[in-house]
Amino acid sequence: MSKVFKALADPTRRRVLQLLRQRPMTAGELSEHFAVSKPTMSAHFAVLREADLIDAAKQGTTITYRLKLSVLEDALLGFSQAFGIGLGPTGSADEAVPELSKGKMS
Amino acid sequence: MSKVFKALADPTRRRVLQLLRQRPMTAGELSEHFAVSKPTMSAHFAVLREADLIDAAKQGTTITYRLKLSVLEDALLGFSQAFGIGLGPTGSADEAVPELSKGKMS
DNA sequence: ACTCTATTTCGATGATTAGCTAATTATCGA
DNA sequence: TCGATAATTAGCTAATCATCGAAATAGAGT
Repeated sequence: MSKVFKALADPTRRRVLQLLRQRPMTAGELSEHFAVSKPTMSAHFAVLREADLIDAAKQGTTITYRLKLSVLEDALLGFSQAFGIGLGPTGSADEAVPELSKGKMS
Repeated sequence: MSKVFKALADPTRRRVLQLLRQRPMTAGELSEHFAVSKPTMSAHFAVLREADLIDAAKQGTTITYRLKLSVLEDALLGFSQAFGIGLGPTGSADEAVPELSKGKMS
């Protein structure tokens, strides 16, 4: 949970996710969109991988990254629902607010 | 945007928001729920204030913090919608994905 | 004026982060 | 096998962050 938000806290990483929303792309292809060095981009990819937000597939010399939308979805929706906002998949606006889950919020 | 996610990236701050979801509380009252020093808590409050997620109201010697739910809501919903998830206020699941807003994502 | 109490600001410390260049690994094609 | 290409790891610096104890600020009550 912290890892997801930490990953999302950086504008470069958010833009990477945005780009991947359209289609999977290789590391190099993604890097072309940014004014930072390849190693720096590689580090960003590692953070996103660590947060399980992207998925890496090696094909020959290239590595293709793909957005794991469901993970992002679950994280955001789960958090939103804990706050009674976000209108999750089940619905309508003013249902009973579930008691805050004391345990799993670290 | 970055400030919101950065604020959300810390478990202590997320729990502060959770606590404030129920009722406004004073700085001291909030601090009692955590095993860190008052100055540290004060710093956390400052981050949340900076992200505009909470609102401070001084009454005498105490300061009461209140959750700005609409700001959290807007940030999360806005971001979610940029990814076609989150099913914002307008609704149904499979509407046309709006072209990603190139400008405002930094 | 003095003294509690509540909270923040100050100054320091250790950990983490984003960035770079240089070096390394791995794969492909000639 | 050699050289080129894609990407990572290694090693570094500068900046930011979470944390603390001590000091400063500010109101309330005596």
